Amino acid sequence: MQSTDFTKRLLTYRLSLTHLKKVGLSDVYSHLLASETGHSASLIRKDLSRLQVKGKRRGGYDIDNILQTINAYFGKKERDKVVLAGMGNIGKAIVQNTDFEKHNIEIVASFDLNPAIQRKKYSIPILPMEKCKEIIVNQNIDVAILAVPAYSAQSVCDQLIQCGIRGIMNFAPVNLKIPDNIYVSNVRLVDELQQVIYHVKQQKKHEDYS
Amino acid sequence: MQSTDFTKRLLTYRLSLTHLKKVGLSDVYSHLLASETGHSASLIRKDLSRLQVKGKRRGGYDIDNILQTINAYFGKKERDKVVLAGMGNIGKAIVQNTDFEKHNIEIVASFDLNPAIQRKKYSIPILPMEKCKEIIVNQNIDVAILAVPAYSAQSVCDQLIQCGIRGIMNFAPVNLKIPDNIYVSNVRLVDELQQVIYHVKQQKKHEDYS
DNA sequence: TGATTTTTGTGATCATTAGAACAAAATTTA
DNA sequence: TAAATTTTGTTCTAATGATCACAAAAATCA
Repeated sequence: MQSTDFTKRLLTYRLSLTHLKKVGLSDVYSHLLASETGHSASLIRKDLSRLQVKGKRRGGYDIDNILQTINAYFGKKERDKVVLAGMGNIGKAIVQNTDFEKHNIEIVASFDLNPAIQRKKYSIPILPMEKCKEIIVNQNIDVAILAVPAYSAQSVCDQLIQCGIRGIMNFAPVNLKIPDNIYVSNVRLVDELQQVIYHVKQQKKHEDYS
Repeated sequence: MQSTDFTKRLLTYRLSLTHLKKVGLSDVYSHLLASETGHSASLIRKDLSRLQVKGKRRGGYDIDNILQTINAYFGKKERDKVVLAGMGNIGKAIVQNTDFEKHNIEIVASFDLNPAIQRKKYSIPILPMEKCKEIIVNQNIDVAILAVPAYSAQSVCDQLIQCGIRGIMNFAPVNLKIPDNIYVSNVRLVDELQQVIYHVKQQKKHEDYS
C-alpha cells in the first residue's frame, strides 16, 4: 500500500489556505494557490474538481469551502488518537510539538523501556511497553508513531501490530517487515537531508557547464 | 525543482543492503532486495541497470559494489557539511541524532535567537543568528536544516538564502517562498501522520463493504 | 447593451514510470 | 555433455498523472 500524491497535495493546500485565511482572504484563485504551494494552477483546479469543490467562474474558490471539504475528506469530525513508542530525542520532540494538537490529533500515551524516563513529567503518560496492549485495545487506537532505536524497531513494530495497530509512522532507519494490510509511512530524516545535499550538488555541477 | 523517486529508492536500497551486509551476506538477488524494500524486483533491476551496476546472471549482485555505486552517485567522497537553524524540540532532536554523523554528514553549527539556549552545552556550537553569514560563507556551506517556529520560518529562510544557502530541509509547517534555483524538502510531520490516519480509515471503511 | 477580460472546468495530449514478459547467460543436475 | 533451472537485463505495454488548451461562464468596462 502506498500514499498518493493527491492526498499529500490536499494537505499542502490546507496549509496555504489556512495561512491565506489568517491573512484576511476569503476567496482564492487557482493561480494564487498555485504560487503559494508550488503546484500548477490547472492541477489545483483538477484536484478541486475531484473534491467536487465548485468555484465561481471569474470569482475564484471560497477558502472556507475548500478547507471544510479537505477536512471532511480526511474524516476530521472527531479527534484522532494515536500512541507513541519510544521517548528518545525524536519521541520527546513529538510529544512537545503542539502542531499535532492543533490538528486535533491526540497522542494518548507513550511507551518506553526506560523506567527513568517513565518517571519524568510530560504532558502525556509514559508507560512501560507491557501496558501497550491495554491502552491500544481499550482506547481502540489504530495508529502508532514508532520512534525507537533501529535495533528494536522491528520487534516493537511487531508488538504494536499484535496489539491491533494498523498504521505506523516510522522514524527508525530500517525497512520494516509488515503484513500488507498495515500501512507504514517512513520518515527518513537522514535520507531526506541526503537528497537535499545531492540536488544542490547536482545543480552546482550543472552550472559549471554553462 | 523536485525530488525524483529514483534517488529516494536508492537510499532505501542502501538501507537494506547495509543491513544485509551486517547480517553476513555479500551477494543479493533482485528478488530478495525487493522483499526487503517493498519495491518490485524488476524495478530494482532497472534501477541497478541505470546505475550501471552489473550483476551475474544466476549469481545476483555484489552488495559492496551496489553500495559503492550508490555512495558515488551521491558524491560521498568527502564529508558533507550543513547548518541548523532553530534549537527548539526538533532542532535538539536533530543535533542529538547520531545517524547524520554515521552517514558522514556534519552539522557544523546551529543558530538560535535565545541566548539561554546558546549557553547550554551541546556537541556543536549554538550561535546567534547574526553569526550565520560568517559560518556559511567561511565554511562554504550549501545546505541548511530549518527547524524554527512557523512564524519566523520565512524570514530565517530568506536570511539563509541571502548567506548563500542553496538547499533547505524545512520542518516548519509553512509553504516557503523561494527562488526557483533553491531546493527545498519539506518534512511535514503532522501531514505525514494525517496521511497514515487517513489510509487506515480508508482501509477500514473498505473492509466494511466486504 | 455589447465587447472584452478573467477565471473556472474539463477534454485531449503527452510524458513518465512501473510492471510484465521474455531472451540471454550461467550454473546445477542428471 | 545435455537438459533443466535460475536470475539478470531489456524491450514492450499499460496505466497513471500532469500540462495544455480551449470552451463556458461571469463580471467589468465602454
